[in-house]
Amino acid sequence: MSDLTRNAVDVLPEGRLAEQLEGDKPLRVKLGIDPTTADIHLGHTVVLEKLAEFQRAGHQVVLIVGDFTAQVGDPSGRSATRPVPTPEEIEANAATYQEQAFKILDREKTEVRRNSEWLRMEPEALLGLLAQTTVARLLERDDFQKRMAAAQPIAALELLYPLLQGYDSVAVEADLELGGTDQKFNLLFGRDVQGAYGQKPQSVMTMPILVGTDGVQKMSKSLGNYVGVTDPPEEMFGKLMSIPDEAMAEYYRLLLGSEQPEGPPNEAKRELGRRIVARFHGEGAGAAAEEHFNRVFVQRGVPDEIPSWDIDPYAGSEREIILLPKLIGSGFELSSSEARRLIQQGGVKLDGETVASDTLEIPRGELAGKVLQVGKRRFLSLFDSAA
RNA sequence: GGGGGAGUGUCCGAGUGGUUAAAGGAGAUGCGCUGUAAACGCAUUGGCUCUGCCUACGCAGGUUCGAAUCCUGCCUCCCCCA
Repeated sequence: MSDLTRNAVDVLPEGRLAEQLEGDKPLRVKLGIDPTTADIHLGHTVVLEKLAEFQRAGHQVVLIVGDFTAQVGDPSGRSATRPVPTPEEIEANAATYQEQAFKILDREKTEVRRNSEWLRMEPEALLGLLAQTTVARLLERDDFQKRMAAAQPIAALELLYPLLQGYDSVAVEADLELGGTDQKFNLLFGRDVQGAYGQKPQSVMTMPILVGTDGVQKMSKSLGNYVGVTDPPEEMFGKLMSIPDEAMAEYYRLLLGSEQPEGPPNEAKRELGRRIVARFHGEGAGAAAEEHFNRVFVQRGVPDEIPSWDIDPYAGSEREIILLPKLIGSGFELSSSEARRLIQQGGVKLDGETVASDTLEIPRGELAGKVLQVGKRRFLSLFDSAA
């Protein structure tokens, strides 16, 4: 029992979960995720891991893919109305979400539901749902209070969100719902909705929000400070090494369920990276990713697998000269101007040799077979398809 | 329905007829330092066939030698009143 509440911020109402767990029948534990972006990141996994704990303890996990609520937009933690994804995006995301969630949950034991099943309801039924609450009640939430104070808009649609999420709980008869701390209002609101439909209100448990790799803002894809669970091992390790030291203890606690080990921060961070990579890519992947990291970033070497790039299309009119900014621009998805600046700033290397700042053209014979490097971490292996 | 206000570069945000590719900040990127941490320093940050050219301040026109700055219409958004 004590294990199941580890790391939780709120477990409400007080004492209720303990009572529920004393019963002998497994609880129906609900988690809803709206497929608004394509990938699950480590921030999501904090709650998913908690869900998995319940699953291992023999409870029935219900994963709700919010394909309907994604069209509404969860106002949680938002200072502005969320852009709504298209149905196609939602559909695509829903598929990858489930796949990724099963890196953590046991597929066989998980009940997966889409909330469009029950939320695509008759207008009368929707009115019945709306009749269960008041505007004042819906506006209570902190997000809205802040927005109103700042004279920021609140979409009418957003107002409906808690009702819909609450109805999910009714539909699956949840005994307990998990979520991030930013979900507290929605989770608690679900209790009211269940009550209105004659069900016993669920317990709610909130988990901390993981800070992103910048160490400041919450981990989020749109902020670009996330580590995706499907990131390649090297990238995952690299991103984890780049988190601020201050964020490390939290990563240990929330992602690995342990304390940060004593010793030099650098060592602790490497261990963090190894363990997390190993979790998502299998034993051995962690150590391999670290080796890659050592070679490329510590020893400033070259990774063993780098994409190759054909220099032929960038030859000048005489076909003996390569226009370097063009080549770099295309190869690394930069504009020629950006590439030009990088050269000027000494950020471009060929086989480890910094390219002189005034170099704009290079004889093509001097390029094939060499490694072109931009900045510290971007590489291309050049070849000449016309040679 | 009435009244008021706003739309500027990745974001925030100056600028209200003339060195304005557009202040300042953030972010990002490069170099240095380094543990791909933090902190710090320097630099860059529209595009291109680059001593020049093109595009740019919601959209479309107009006034002017000259406009992001003035006028007209349109679009979008916000606030207040009802």
